[in-house]
Amino acid sequence: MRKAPEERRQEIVAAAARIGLTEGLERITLRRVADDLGVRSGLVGHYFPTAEDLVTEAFTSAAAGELDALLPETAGDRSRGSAVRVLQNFLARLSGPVFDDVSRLWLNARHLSRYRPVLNEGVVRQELLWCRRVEQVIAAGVAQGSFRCEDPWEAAVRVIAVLDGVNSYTNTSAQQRSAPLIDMVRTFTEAELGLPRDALLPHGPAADGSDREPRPADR
Amino acid sequence: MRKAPEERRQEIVAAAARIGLTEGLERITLRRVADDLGVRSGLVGHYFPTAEDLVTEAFTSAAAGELDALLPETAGDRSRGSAVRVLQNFLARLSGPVFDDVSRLWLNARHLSRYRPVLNEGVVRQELLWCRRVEQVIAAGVAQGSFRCEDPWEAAVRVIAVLDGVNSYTNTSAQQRSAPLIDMVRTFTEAELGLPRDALLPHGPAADGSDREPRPADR
DNA sequence: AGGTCTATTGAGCGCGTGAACAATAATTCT
DNA sequence: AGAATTATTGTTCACGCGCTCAATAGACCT
Repeated sequence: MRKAPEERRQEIVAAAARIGLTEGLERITLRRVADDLGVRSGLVGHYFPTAEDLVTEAFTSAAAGELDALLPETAGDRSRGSAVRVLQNFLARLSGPVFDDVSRLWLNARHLSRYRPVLNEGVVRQELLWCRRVEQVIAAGVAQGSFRCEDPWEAAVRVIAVLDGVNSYTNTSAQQRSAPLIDMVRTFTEAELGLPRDALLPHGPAADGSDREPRPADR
Repeated sequence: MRKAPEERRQEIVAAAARIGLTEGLERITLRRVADDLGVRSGLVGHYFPTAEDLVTEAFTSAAAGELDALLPETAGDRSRGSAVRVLQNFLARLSGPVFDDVSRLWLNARHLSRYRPVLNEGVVRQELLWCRRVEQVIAAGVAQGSFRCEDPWEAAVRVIAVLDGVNSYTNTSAQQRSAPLIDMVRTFTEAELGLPRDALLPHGPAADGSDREPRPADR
């Protein structure tokens, strides 16, 4: 039962992140995490003297992990493939229902940040990290001659803003809005980067535009 | 001290709405509202046997009141002025810091809806109401020949989505994103409605395009 | 083997919450 | 005027929360 401090700590954060991602950050309590791990709540309190620190670390772990899955750190590196393909994959993954939990998590974290300054700091850091990662991909695409874009940073911020807007309704009226919003992030990104329509469709045209796949227009 | 039931009920909802708008919906508790009104918590519980109903009604009151202030019900009526002017005023009011509380409220409500089914229903109703109100203005503008737009409903949903996206960061990194986002809602709306650049600037060009006011381009 | 360190326990405190309910006082009806 | 109604009070309950802390027990070192 007794484990090395570092291992136990990671175990606690992992359990907390799982709870935060699937059930909400306010469900991360000392007792709840302890129960999931089969230990006493006092132990969790031993590793995280203030609960807010645990919540913050749990969110950071979940958000950073998801970003790495969506846009690996080396995604901007041109040796890993064209920026167009990277964005295609990125946008494709956003549509899946698995991303709903992530949307909920961001909504959760952004609201909870209103009351929790430590969490607030962590959320801001992750928000900027996500934008910066997208910015790198856009900058790489501009360098490759695939995108036309004055300011990659501003484009990235705007694309993420549309993404967050579309995902605002996961808990509420997502169903009623699906038709107008289903392709909005991709369409907006294409316009922002000076790309032809449907250029960012998954498995659509690559940088050379060779394998174009027809699709009905959505607007 | 003793008041007519209807009056007392409205008083309670008004107090709860004020708390929800300024301090957050989870600060609406029986005791808190009772304290603000100088009564006992049992009384509030008498009017709202379950607290969730009070929170829901408080949110509904605040959201509906704000919508009426932003886009009066008759805004779509062409007798009240051009749709262009109505949208100009609407967009102008969104920029003010007074709207920050409203953004926070929406964020709050959308997250809390994850756990509270009754609130969820109320939030969905308000979300659709806001979209429908914008849709009416757009439809009026199309009828006036001011806008070019295939589907007013879809356009409204998309405009509101961008609005919600931009306002997602009021609690967190709003400061760091201000530059790329400051005019994004207006710019997107102009594009969505087939309007020339800056056509929706406050006190900008009316439908006839007579009183155009120069402004530096923002993109 | 004995001693030291510390991960882990177990129990408890104070707080704020939603909810319940009998008692009370003001209003209204007959 | 008297009775019925009900708005309002005052109190209490059980719950889950973060947090504290002395006691325990497992691991490592000499």
